[in-house]
Amino acid sequence: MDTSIKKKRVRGRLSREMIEDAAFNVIETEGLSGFSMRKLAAALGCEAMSIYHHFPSVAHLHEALVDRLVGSLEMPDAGLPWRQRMRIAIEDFRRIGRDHPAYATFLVTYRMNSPICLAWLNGILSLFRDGGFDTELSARLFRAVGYYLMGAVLDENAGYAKGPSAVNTVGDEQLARDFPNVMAAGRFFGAAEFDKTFELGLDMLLDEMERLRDGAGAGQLSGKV
Amino acid sequence: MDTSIKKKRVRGRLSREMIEDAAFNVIETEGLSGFSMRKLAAALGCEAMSIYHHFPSVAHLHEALVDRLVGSLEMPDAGLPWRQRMRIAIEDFRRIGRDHPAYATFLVTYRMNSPICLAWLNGILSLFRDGGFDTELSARLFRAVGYYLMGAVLDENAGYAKGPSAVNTVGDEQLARDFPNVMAAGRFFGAAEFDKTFELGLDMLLDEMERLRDGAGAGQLSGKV
DNA sequence: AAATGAACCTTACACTGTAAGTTGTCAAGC
DNA sequence: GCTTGACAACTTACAGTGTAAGGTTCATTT
Repeated sequence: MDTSIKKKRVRGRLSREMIEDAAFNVIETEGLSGFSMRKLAAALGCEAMSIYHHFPSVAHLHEALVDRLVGSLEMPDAGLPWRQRMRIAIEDFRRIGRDHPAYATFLVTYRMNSPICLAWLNGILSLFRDGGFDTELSARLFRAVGYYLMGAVLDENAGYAKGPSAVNTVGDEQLARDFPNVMAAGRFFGAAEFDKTFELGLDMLLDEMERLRDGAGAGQLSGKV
Repeated sequence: MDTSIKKKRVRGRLSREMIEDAAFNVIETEGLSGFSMRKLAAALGCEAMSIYHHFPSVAHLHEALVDRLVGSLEMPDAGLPWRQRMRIAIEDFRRIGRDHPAYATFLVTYRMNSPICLAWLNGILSLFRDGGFDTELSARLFRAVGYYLMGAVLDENAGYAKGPSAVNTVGDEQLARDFPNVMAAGRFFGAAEFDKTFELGLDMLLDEMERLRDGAGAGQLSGKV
């Protein structure tokens, strides 16, 4: 005799959106590596295989998650000054990383080939073009700035400040003795310093881009930091 | 009756170094996600659990791998001009990524807290100090340049040029129609363009650092690209 | 009322890292 | 030469993973 309480099976209870919501939740509570279809199912109150009716594989689910994050990005108002537009677009991406810290590693590792991601890339490249750069320089500057942005998102959400991932860690006294520069710099590596550090690097790149566009005008960075 | 051929069990046949070598091999041939203790054991001609005698867990093994890569880095000759020293140190790290492309994702994701990694970080921070920056600016510039470097290593080894990771990919005709900027820029995203793009961004950052140090001198980037 | 098909569940398989226990082999001491 | 002990490698087993295959239930359409 089956004494177990039968879960009421309701058709159409699940939806892609619900599953995505729950997936973000599980990822942020369990961590990216702690995420699994079974845990996701548990969070949804269903069986793992039920999810496969809505997403044919975890890869498809992940793509949907990335698409939702990237799809939420809007291009900055074209009426604003170029530097401000560029800054806003960059900070917007950085923000979706901060909003989903556990997912950030996946986000920056993901190769953006879906239509939604390509649309965003296309818009950003257009923004570079608006800066007055030709195709080649737009592409290279996009890449260079993108490197900086991706590295920052990675570090800010999964980096040094999140604690050690090493197995053989080093205590504070050894740190002070053997690695004094790391010890001293550590004060500026914490989460409270992310914004200021990011702004410094971003301003450096923005300054250089404006300089490149204006044909290497006089230095403009004096006394800024 | 056991008709299987008995593998000769030899004491001391395995060593940490052998295992690390094989691990790099398996990772580069099978990919980072295709790596497993069982495949590593198969490559070594032993059983999975034998590896645990030398490394208590995969985490320990990974730490050893990162340590070996980072530990192979030497600080550039202190007699060279500062800009050249910085460039060499950065390119050296970039090179270990290129030498182990499948491992690059792990490398940039790894939080460097082992003594060997801390020693390297300490040396790099010292290099920034040698540039004439105080503790705070050294720390922030180290981070900013590090962001750029990590993002580059990530893209160059696991990024767009490595093909789609998306499930819903976009064909060339749709790319040309709907995402013309991506299409046009794609020509500069290939592996053959990595060096030139990386140099552009690196020069931008180095220029800005020298400008910061020299108190915003005259522009020097004119006509460089 | 019967048929259809979507939505969900059950079971099963090959894979993972690794804890626990066993066996084979070599070196040292007698 | 024999015994002993330690160590290195192996065997087994378990809980976890993604997901293929097939079964069940139920709202909708006819």
